Amino acid sequence: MYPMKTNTEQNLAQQLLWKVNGRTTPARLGVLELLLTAKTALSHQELEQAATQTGLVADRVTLYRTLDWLVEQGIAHRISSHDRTWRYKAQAELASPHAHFQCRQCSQVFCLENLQPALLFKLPEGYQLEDIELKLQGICPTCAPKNAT
Amino acid sequence: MYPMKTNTEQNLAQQLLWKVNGRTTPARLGVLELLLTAKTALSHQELEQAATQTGLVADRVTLYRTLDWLVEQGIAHRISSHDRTWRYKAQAELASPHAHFQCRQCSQVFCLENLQPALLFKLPEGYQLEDIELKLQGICPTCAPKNAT
DNA sequence: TCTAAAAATGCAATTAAGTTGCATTTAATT
DNA sequence: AATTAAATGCAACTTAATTGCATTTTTAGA
Repeated sequence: MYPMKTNTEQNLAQQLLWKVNGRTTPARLGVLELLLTAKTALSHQELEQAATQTGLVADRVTLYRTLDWLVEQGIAHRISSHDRTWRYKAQAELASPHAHFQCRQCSQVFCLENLQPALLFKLPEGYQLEDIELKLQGICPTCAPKNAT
Repeated sequence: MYPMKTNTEQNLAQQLLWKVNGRTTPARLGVLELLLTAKTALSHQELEQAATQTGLVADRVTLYRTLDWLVEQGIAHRISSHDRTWRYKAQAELASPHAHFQCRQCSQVFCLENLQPALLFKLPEGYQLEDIELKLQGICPTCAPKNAT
């Protein structure tokens, strides 16, 4: 058994909550842990399934509010999926901006943390830039081979 | 009176429909004309209001289907708004990729046609890129002065 | 020009994401 | 342990978007 990783992630979640002076609740700890360990960004549905099965959250609304709060605090970030829902992810370091890749086939969203949208363009006069959202779309490595047959 | 511009836009709409071998219907012509003349990308709501008032479309569903079709044909393009709805816009030349700017305050979406997301990064192994979505967020020129007081 | 077939439209009903208000419970502080 | 502000649970609601089907319209061919 390797409970080590789980413990680490849990500690990390706890540390992040402390860092933003947020109350430690089972819902927040659990959801944040899910967002930290997941390989891809998770949809509300996926999170709900995971969180209600394990008894972390009893209600959809709580999950919505927890996620909103995590994003607000800068602990998690959310990406707009092409099916007009959101997907959520968290990293060890507090949300540094990076690009995302969404697969047209499986709809998974991958964080491309090495791909930081650089400011190599000039905005027209008068626009005040606050945030950049760079989303790439195509086929992910898992789906690509299947197509090639 | 200058009906000239309207005529031009109408002709352009018709020409675009022909170009993709699409049937010419009042709904398509009218909606496309709206999307061509608008300064910013239009929400479904804004379009619905405009299109039903002028009698172009009698039903929301038709508008949904018309917009889907226009996007499918590459005549119009849609941008995901931060309120998890879509906004639509059309250009004279068939949808060349460009960046968008959405104002945090008024929610308007502007097409930055001169700002083409260049491929100056390298995707991780295995990802097949098909589309780039570059969305900037902040305050637009119209809203900026109001804040400054 | 008239007609047939395919495509587009309108209408009613439904799905699904997300929100709001309020009563109850819980985490942190004393 | 008691207090209090914040978080949770529950029920009801809002709104965007979709589906199925009957009707109408466009287009192409006789």
